[in-house]
Amino acid sequence: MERVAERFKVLSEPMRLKLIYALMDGEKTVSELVEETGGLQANVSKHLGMLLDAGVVGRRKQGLNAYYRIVDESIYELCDLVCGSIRDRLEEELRAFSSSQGRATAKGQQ
Amino acid sequence: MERVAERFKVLSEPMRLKLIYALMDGEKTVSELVEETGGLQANVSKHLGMLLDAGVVGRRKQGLNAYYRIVDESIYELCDLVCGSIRDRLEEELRAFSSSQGRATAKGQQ
DNA sequence: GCAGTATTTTATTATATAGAAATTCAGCAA
DNA sequence: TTGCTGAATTTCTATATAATAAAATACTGC
Repeated sequence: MERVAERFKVLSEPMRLKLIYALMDGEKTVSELVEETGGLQANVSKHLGMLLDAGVVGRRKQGLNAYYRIVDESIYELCDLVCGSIRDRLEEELRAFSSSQGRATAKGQQ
Repeated sequence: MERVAERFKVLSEPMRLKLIYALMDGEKTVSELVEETGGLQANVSKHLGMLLDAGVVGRRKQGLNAYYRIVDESIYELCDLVCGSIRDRLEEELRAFSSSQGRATAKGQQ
């Protein structure tokens, strides 16, 4: 249980999600990720370190650079599922709002 | 992005996961969940409130009791995915450990 | 040794949790 | 109605955790 919670916690930080999304189109260096996300280098490095510990990303060092890439493929499905769930929820809210609007402004509508 | 992070954060707490798992075999009251998880009533109620806000569970009040149930079906898949990912990771570690043991104790093995 | 990348450390701030106490709410009985 | 009881929720406080930003430290290649 602790492990599962830990796993979700790694994904519960916007900056880390940004990094994951940025890595979805291939391997990148820390500098590239710093530029793409707008974070400080130290923080980006720290978040990448956490993702590495969690086994979500892998690292390859070459010359002055560190290249990060996604290694846990389940990330894609996880994000898809959550996005779908959020979409469903918003659609539901929209439907509820619309029908209440309908009642208020054109009360014939059932 | 914030929304996705928020979604994962809801699932990043062991007590909330316990509650979700407890609800997987059907609707239960707060008292039942308190007993099953061993938490304080106030805390269980608070966590259930968060899950309710997040749209993960639903609530039905009847008499003195509040009955909670899972309403976001994607939870099942999410948990399966994470568990699978954790299992993969552990198997990988085990393999790496075993082969290093092999090298150390019976170094003929390549 | 110097310059460019990356990581680690430190301090501050913000957020979230557990636990205790107080409050609300529904049902029941005097 | 009034008060009481059980169930759930909310509020409050202390503690712990985690994020940011800044500074210091490593590592690599020239």
